[in-house]
Amino acid sequence: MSPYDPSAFPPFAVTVDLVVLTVRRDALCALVVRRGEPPFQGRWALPGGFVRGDEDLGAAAARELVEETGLCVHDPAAPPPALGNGAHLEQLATYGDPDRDPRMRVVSVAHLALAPDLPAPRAGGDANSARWAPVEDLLGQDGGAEGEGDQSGPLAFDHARILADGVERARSKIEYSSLATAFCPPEFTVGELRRVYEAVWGVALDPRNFHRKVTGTPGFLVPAGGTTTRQGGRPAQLFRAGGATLLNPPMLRPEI
Amino acid sequence: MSPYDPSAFPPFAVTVDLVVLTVRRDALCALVVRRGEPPFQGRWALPGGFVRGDEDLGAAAARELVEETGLCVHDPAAPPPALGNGAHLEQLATYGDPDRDPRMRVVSVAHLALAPDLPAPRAGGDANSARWAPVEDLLGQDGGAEGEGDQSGPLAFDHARILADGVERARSKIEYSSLATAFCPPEFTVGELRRVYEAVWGVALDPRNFHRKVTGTPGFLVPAGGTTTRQGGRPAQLFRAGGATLLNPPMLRPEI
DNA sequence: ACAAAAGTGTTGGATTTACACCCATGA
DNA sequence: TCATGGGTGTAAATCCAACACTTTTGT
Repeated sequence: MSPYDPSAFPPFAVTVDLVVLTVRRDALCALVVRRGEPPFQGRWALPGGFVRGDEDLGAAAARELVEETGLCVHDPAAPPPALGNGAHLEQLATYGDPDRDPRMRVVSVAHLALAPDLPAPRAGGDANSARWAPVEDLLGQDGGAEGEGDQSGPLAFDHARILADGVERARSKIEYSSLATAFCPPEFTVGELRRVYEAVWGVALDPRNFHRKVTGTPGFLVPAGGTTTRQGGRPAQLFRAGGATLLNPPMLRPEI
Repeated sequence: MSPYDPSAFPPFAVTVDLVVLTVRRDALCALVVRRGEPPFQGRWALPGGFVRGDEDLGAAAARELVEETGLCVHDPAAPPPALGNGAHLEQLATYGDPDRDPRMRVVSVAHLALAPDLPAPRAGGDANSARWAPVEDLLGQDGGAEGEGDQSGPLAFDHARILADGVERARSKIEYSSLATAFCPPEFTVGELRRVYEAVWGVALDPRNFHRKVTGTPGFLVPAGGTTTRQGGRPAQLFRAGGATLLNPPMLRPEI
């Protein structure tokens, strides 16, 4: 058969699923929504939805992100690093196991979004509730969601794997790119940025060496002018994300 | 509308496209096939085809790879690093611009394969010919394919962008992983591995420091026992790829 | 003997780490 | 005054680039 015979290809549904990460109370958290209908009714899932007939994949992801969080992406069509106070959004990977959705053949193009700490998420679409959950709770050895009075079980579909892939991507990307600033408000201190690294990597970093490193990496941070004492202690300089997207030299994640 | 109403989603065709890279005559080359039918008839394109109705994405990519090159992937379902003399295959990215195929809405899940230098490619499927072309020629500033008496123009569809993404991925992944060995035969010398790095990065590396670095990185190479003089000069030890997939410390790509 | 490629040794400079120490604020 | 986080200085350990030099083959 000719591979381009229009009658010869099986039809697929194509969706986008979102791994939206933020740092709240020194923990890496992901946005999850509760499913209101079968399958997996009552279980937590990643936000997502169908790609429309005339819509690009990145545009569909940006649309879902706005619907779920109100977050704007600065330029959905532009290359990855969206700067400023909008979220960062990039394609993560595509999941297409024939059995991943029991109803039909669905291929999901997962996207990764990094956002600063937000007010409460707003539920939308078919979800009857939404919340930020620590990824540690969602990805426990036995599939997560236990231990806080939440009996809803592990994430729906193959979303635990998608979330794990997104978390791993975020962990490695903040090593060699300036993406960690996407977790910060428009103006932030070196200490706040350090706490982002510590939360995402789950390690403790030396504040003195971190400060030297991050202020010495060209293009990573630019002084915003003021200071703040919102963390207590001596006032800290405020910075904004600089123009650099690739860090040279990279931040070094401690071994083990 | 409910996003899960089965009648509410638009149908898509889903394909896999392959960026198959190898190193031939000290140049990074990609496998391209000539299109036998419109659109883009007569132009070079990446190999690829439709995903079958009951087939996983990785399985479809592995199937196309065998059809086009005869290369086997050691375990299509296993995580990325396939060792030994088979090819490495991993998902690259998904391309779904509504206008990328003039006939219908096609979402293509591109995969990246790295292979050792092979005999002549064998044409298959709808391609009436196939060849290895230096990526430099395929990705010239004006879209490539000129300069060697080939008037077929730039790559079909958005394949130039897919190829560029695949090359960029390969260039960065050999930095921090042992993937460069996927370009080598089962047994190879340090010099042959160095020429892989030089071809992929397009730089010259110091043979002495490279040797020390690569033999000193734990798990990268294991001695295979023999020696060879196939490169001339003093006999060189033969090595096999070691078990390590992540290199620590990474190989350093020279700046600019 | 010579060319060519494989390896080893050494050295100076850069980077990283660990930690002593000082600074500026709120309570 | 003390606790708290912000920031600088410095010395030891480590890593890396550059290159002199030796080894082992083919011609």
